[in-house]
Amino acid sequence: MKNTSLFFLNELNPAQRKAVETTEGPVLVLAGAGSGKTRVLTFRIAYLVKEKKVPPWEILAMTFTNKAAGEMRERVESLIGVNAGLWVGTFHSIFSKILRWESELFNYSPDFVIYDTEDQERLVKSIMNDMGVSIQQYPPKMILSFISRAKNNLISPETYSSSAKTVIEDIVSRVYPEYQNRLRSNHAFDFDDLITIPIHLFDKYPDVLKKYQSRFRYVLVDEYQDTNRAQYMLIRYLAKEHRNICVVGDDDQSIYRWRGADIRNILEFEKDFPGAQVFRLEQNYRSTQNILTAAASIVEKNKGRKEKKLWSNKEPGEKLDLLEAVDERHEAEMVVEKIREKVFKKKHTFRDFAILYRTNAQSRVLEDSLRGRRIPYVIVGSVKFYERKEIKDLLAYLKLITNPKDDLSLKRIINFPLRGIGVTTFSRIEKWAREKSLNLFDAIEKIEEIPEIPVRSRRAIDQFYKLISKYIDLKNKISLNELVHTLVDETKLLNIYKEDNSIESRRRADNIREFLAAVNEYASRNKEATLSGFLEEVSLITDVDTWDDKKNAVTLMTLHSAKGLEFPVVFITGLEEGLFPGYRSLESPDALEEERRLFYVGLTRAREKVYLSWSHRRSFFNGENSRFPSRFLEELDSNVVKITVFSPRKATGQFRGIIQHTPEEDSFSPHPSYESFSQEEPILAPGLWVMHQKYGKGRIVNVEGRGIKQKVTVEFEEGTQKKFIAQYAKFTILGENID
DNA sequence: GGCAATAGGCTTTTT
DNA sequence: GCCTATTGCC
Repeated sequence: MKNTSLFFLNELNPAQRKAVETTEGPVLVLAGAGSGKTRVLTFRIAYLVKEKKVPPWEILAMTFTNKAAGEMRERVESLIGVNAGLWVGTFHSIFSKILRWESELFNYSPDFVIYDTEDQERLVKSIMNDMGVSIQQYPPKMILSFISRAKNNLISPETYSSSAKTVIEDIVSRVYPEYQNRLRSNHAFDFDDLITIPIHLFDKYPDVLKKYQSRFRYVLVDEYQDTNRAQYMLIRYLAKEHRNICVVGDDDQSIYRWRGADIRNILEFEKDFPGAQVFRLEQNYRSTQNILTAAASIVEKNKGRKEKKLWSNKEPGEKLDLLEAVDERHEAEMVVEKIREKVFKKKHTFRDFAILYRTNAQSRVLEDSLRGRRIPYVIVGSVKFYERKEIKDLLAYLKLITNPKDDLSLKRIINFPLRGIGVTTFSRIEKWAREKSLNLFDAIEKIEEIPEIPVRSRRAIDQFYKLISKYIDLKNKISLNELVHTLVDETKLLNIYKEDNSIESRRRADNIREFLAAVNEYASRNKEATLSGFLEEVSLITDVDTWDDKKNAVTLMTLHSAKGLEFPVVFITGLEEGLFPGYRSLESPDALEEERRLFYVGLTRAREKVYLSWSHRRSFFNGENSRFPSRFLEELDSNVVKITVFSPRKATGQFRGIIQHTPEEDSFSPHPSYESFSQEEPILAPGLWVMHQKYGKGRIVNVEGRGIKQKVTVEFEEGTQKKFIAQYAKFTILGENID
């Protein structure tokens, strides 16, 4: 040990230590799940500062979530001392700061606002309306996803229009430029801009790029497998000069391909950065052997991954339990029962459990069961706090006050709370503003000049203008806290919900109070709290960030949100074909591989125990249907899974539809446990009589395909033939002969 | 312009 | 089945 202050190096294994000590040149750390990735990152930063005497402000570390950034900062600071001036944050928060400093270069106010997905959709919608494009025929969401994809691939509006081929691309090519124009005139950025605008900036101003290149001599990127093309470009730019780039990731945990994450970034790192050193962290410190075996048996099925073998010197531990439920209520009850059991035995406390699911919609039933048993729980995600209507209304006021050019926010609140400014009046203002190329706020200042506005409305608009102006003036004179509180009082944003006594209104009032508390908290945390600083934080926050892991409660969240976390006991629910893997991925091998990685991520969150569950029936918004167990259950190494025998709570209700286990086309042998099932369940074959909910009695005349894609043709008594997808068809099997 | 009734979308994952 | 946005009526 050269230096006593570097005691922490002794806590590392040889591979980790190499990854920490190789500070110069490009480094790729392939860090398997639970292999001490965060530890390597934090120690590496500490090592740079303590041993290599690198000033902390020359180190840039980028993470995926604010929570990860916060934890990293905390851990590094405990090693090297607080307030060191480190650059740690998400891509979006780091570059939004940089954009604020450089805002002059692109004629933006440093107080620009950030639009979230809902804002983006509103904007696209209003553009389409103005252009006379049918939003029924072309959902704004879809148009937006095209625009977003283009942006992330760094395709400009001009380039886009020259390559547009299909009808939809043609529409996008017209909407996209106008969308960018309006963002610009509103002094707003969307999430994609926070990454792509810096790239354009660096392209255009080499000296600006130079400035940041020399400022950030060491660049570290966490969760590298989830970076997209644009983020990759940004990293490349920053690292071009000094080449001290260290990326840490695990291709097996890449689960954001759908959002543009480009797995090539990790698979081709060595090609992109010649001379890169690669370190593999393969010792897992988190999970028991059985959990690792199970996880490996899943991810092994994927092609196109970097070969690696996770190992652990932990004991085998318990096998995974597979719970089989009649319906989703039953599934939830089984999960809750397991938790009660474990807590009762005093082996665990509530915070040791995580219940994971593929889609947020699955949380409801679980919540009901937990509430029913008085088990404390916290739910991450679902209806996001900062996306609630009442919060977004209040935010729109605050956004307009920081940035009066934000037309979208103005539009949202000009008549909320109701002040008698209707659509007709508003569209007249809009039209006039467009003719004069003014922002709406500047237009309503001159409300007297706008024709055809009734006196009543004129007065209301004038009052609204004065209200906002007053707060624009106040924002630098009084504290953030005072500002927001006074605003909420004056606009009655809280009172309108207080007056009404419905559950809904009470919830909204509570949310606004919670928001006020958040402002308070922000103000006490930041000495120089500003409105735009607060808004930025709010815009870039995610629900995992606000998740309180200290609270003694069971955690519910999606598999995606669980990435990077760990729990002693993990439940993975809804393991059914069409749900997990999701129905949208069934057709595409690539998407299926991503689902498999998602399952892998879920499994490797657990330290000691994993419960898997699936249900024979599940209701969706359009009714109820029968389910097949997920193919992932078949793929699991059966030596490490224990089956909890199917035990209906009460007398088994009649199954509608078909319950049958058919192995997929490939020749995997069915999991032994299902055999008991397949014997019970009738196999569909021509000649069988069925009773359909809607069409009555009929006879199967043809069966095509197998498994979940199976289609059945049925001839009904009136002689009509109908073709069904077996898994969704609502009929019961009557048998071969009926009397 | 305001309100109640109705239609229509949603259930993949999020910075 | 739930939530929001739109529509139609006052």
